[in-house]
Parts: sequence; C-alpha cells; structure tokens
Amino acid sequence: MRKTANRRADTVIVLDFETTGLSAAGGDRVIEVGAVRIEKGKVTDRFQSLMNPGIRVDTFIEDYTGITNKMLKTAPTCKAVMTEFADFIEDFDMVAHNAAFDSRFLAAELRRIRRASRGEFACSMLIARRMYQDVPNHKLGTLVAFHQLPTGGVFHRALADAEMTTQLWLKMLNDLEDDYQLTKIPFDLMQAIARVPKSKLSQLLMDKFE
DNA sequence: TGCCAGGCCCTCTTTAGGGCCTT
Repeated sequence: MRKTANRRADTVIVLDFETTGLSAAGGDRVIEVGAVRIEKGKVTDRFQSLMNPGIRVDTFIEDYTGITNKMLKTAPTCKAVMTEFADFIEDFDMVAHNAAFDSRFLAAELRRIRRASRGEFACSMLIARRMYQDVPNHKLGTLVAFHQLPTGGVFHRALADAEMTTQLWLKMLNDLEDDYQLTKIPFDLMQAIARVPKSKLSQLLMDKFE
C-alpha cells in the first residue's frame, strides 16, 4: 500500500497542458500549464502560466487555443515555469482528462529540467467512460455540458480546462459516494475504476466495499 | 521526399482494425 495515512493521500493536482502538438516524443512542447490543487475535496490553490517553448506554434494551435506566437514571445521560459510547477505539484497524485497525454508531456518537460514527480495519474476520461455510458461522447466539454457543471465559458485554455476537469472529478467522486453509500473514495480506487472493464465496474465496487 | 502519437477499447477480435480522446 502506498501513501496511506498521510496528508498527501487527501490531496490531488488536476492539471492540463496546452501544447504545440500531440507528440511529446516527437518534439512537441508545452505552451501553457494550468492546475488546480484539491485537498480533502476542496480547491485550495491554482497554478497557471504560459511558457515560451522557443519554437513557433502553427496556426491550428493558435486557432484552437487562442494562444498566439506573440503571446508566447513574452512568456517566461519552459525551464522557469516548469521549475515552479514542479514545486507546485510536489509528489502529489494527479488527475487529467486523457491522462496518458498529459503525463507524457509532464514527464518530458520535467526531464528537460532534470526533475521528476513520484505522483501517479488517474484519468478522468477513462473513469467517465465507465461511469457515464449514456453520454454522447467523453470529450471534456461534452461531459461538463451533460452534467451541467459550471464553466467560465472558456475552452482549450489550460487553467479553464483544469477547472472543468476538477468539477468532473468532484462530480464522479460524489456520484460514487452516493451510489455506494460511501464517505470517501480513495485515489487508488479511482485508478482501479479506470482499468476495470466497463461490465465489471459494479462488481469491483461491490467487492471493494461489501 | 514523405512521413509524422500513443494507448484504450470495442468488435464483424485475440494471427486485427478502427474509433475515441488529448493538442
């Protein structure tokens, strides 16, 4: 068992990256980071910064995110921002929507500054696929609209998306607590839900808490 | 020159293919 009975077990970082493309291994870089710290179910801190990757972003990314080359030209370096962000996330566990994507970029950017995180990821998309099978699709925006979760009307910016993922995460925790008469859903159970076949979700929870 | 992600998940599956998600 890992990280039990300490304060860290009650804290998660919900994060989102805007990037120059889809492939961290192919040289794409982070251009904006947004993150929300949740402690004992409450938002206690936030982190947001643009970061200058030293390469131009293409027009698709400018249009998709609203982040322009002009904005990035005056932004702090990736090294400066990621150093500060590494201090923010410490070794807390993390949540992201399609976490495989964000975890790859986090690892790549931390590697560049010779830092690392021991925190583990849970994926809100994989969990939502299992919990909400009647939603048209499992894009973050669709899930937020479907559940009528609060948004600031901004999409595809790092902090705005991290805030929406936070709302979705808290919604999923609340729904599980309600459905299974629980007072607390451990992080590693959420990770397990993300891995279990859809058809076995109920059985997993029943086995866990019966 | 041409190409260009990766992993999950479903099914017309497992000796595979294609859609979904993220930017």
